Amino acid sequence: MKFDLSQTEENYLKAIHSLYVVSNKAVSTNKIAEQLQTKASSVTDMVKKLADKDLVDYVKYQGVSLTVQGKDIAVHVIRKHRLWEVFMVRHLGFQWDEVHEVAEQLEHVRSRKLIDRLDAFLEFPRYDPHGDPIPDKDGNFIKRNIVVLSSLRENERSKIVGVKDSSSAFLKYLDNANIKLGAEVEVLHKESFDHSMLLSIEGEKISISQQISSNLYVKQNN
Amino acid sequence: MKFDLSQTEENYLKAIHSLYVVSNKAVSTNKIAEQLQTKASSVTDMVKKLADKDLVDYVKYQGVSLTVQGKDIAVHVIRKHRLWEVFMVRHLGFQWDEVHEVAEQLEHVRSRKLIDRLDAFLEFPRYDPHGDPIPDKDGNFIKRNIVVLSSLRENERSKIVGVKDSSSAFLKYLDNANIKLGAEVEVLHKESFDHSMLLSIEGEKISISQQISSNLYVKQNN
DNA sequence: ACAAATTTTTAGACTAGCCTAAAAATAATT
DNA sequence: AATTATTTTTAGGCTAGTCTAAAAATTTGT
Repeated sequence: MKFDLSQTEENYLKAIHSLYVVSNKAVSTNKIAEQLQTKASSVTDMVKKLADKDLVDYVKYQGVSLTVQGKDIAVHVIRKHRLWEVFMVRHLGFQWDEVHEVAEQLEHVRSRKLIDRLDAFLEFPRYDPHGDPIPDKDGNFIKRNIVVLSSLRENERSKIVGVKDSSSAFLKYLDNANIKLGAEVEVLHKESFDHSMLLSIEGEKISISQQISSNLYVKQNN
Repeated sequence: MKFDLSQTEENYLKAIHSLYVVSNKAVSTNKIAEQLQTKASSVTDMVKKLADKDLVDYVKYQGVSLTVQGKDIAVHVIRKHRLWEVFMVRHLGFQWDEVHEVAEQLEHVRSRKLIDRLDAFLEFPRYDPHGDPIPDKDGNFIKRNIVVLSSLRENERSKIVGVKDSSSAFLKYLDNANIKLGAEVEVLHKESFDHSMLLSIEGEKISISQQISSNLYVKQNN
């Protein structure tokens, strides 16, 4: 069965997906409302509609999860979002902190052919400008063994591979602090008082707050 | 004053614009309804709303025309539509008959920067794949001296520069008949009975119905 | 010029998506 | 285990955009 979902419906599926992958359990109405900047009562309404369409499993008071079909759609929207981001940065000269909002619009353009051709035009990129993996046309993700930088212990070494928060403010902070995707990082010291970290990034020493270190994804060496 | 119009509102402005440029007088509710595949009563409602926003001039029972502001918006939407079409044909390998529907979606993506960068990426194209001129960032069109092929007289020569109907069916017909933009055409004979025309296109002889000749734009030689 | 045909507008109703306020269910605390 | 606090759902209402059916205005035809 082929659906034509509204942008709103797609946004709900995307939100449920992204909340599910971090908690790995049924997502609460409140969390969805928070994510989408709306009210829990609106979420209840929409979730019922999505359940009628077999895109989510929903048990009253027990939270929501995506069906296989719902997940397919969510992943496809994510694919579109990330491919457009690559296009904007690589070919239109956008900065990595400028692309998210526009991609939020472009991700809802419906044309299988368009997005598969765009994918080919970009030569099948595997990551977007924020280090997030791009699903292929069948919805397959690259599974990465990544952790947040804040979870590393002293003297451990790693490489920065992505950001959790894609807000313009955070990305600009990273630019200013000269923290780039791909940079090698060593944890020199962890401050137990405020959980700030002293790092060595590509030879340079820098101290970052937990707020920052918990929003940076890294891949540990070895 | 800056507006954020809905896609529906933008589509109404576009429809009014395109009907206005052919008739050069206030557009009737019925015509708009026909163009947008909706009902006249819906058009009345929307037109009132657009008038409240000073995007159209509207006098009950007397039709609608665009204000300067309304025209600016309509033209900007057309600009986006045509630039995306160029992108799809030039870089994504689409055929000219495949791009219209997708462009109908892309034209509503709101980002001044995106479209100006796309324009630059495409090296400021002046015409879209159907021969329609692309407004520049200030909304300036190239004004062309064009007429429909059906208006030519016997023995007159001209060049095909555009299509009036951008439907996939019509464009496929042209492809099959080997009628291309830029082709030189001579009217060999006009049949007064059914208004069909015998043409010589790039040396080849072909007969076309009035249905066809009235949907082809040409620029006369000299 | 005036009746008939057509076009346009109004009135009232529907759906999608959102809201607030109150009720119901679940979770936490003692 | 009972009370309190929190979360979730229900009930009812709002706006944007659409529709049908009926009323009003305009145009057409003789």
